[in-house]
Amino acid sequence: MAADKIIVFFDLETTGLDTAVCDIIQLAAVYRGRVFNEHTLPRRALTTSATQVTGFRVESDGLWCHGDRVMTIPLADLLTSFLAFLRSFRCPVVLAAHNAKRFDAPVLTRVLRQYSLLQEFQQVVSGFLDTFLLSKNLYRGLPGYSQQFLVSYFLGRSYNAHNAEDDAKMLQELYEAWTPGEMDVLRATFSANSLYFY
DNA sequence: TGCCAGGCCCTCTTTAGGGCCTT
Repeated sequence: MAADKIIVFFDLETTGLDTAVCDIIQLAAVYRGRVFNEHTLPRRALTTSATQVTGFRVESDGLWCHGDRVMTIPLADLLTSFLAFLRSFRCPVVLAAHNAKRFDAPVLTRVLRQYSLLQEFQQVVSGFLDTFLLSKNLYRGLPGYSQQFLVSYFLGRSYNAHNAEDDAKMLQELYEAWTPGEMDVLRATFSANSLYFY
């Protein structure tokens, strides 16, 4: 990966942990001061644990989060808007997320494929960077590698975890604090073309 | 009733199993 590669940090909030079937509720991405943040109404019910963790709830009149009404857009519009956001950079970019390999990347690419947008996505995204793998490679022997723990450990801060925008912003701050070498980043990066599809 | 995610990583391993990370 070139040292000047643009790394866009992103996060998903979904209806559950099963990457084969869960629906996206929120997609947020940040690059320096630029922010993408959209919500969509899921078709699938949230699992009990997802409701507890994220605070999202679907009612007859729409999406709510911790008692606040949340504006939503159709999933197709969310995806095309996200592609337009990515296209606004010097493409292709790298998309970074915590546990991207096992969660965010499989979910995102599955949904993009369902909307026949995967090929377009692969034109603007060269690969995924998994900051969970990166942190384990960089710092052996830590008592944990969850994003909340890492933020507390390296930045000395607590934050609003499970809000995708806050998670993406915190991940960017973590990465900037780590200043990993090019080889470290390469070891934790995988191609957008190498993902398994459902 | 019984099911309930799944794959990488580590080690008390390899003829295996449990912890971790994401929602």
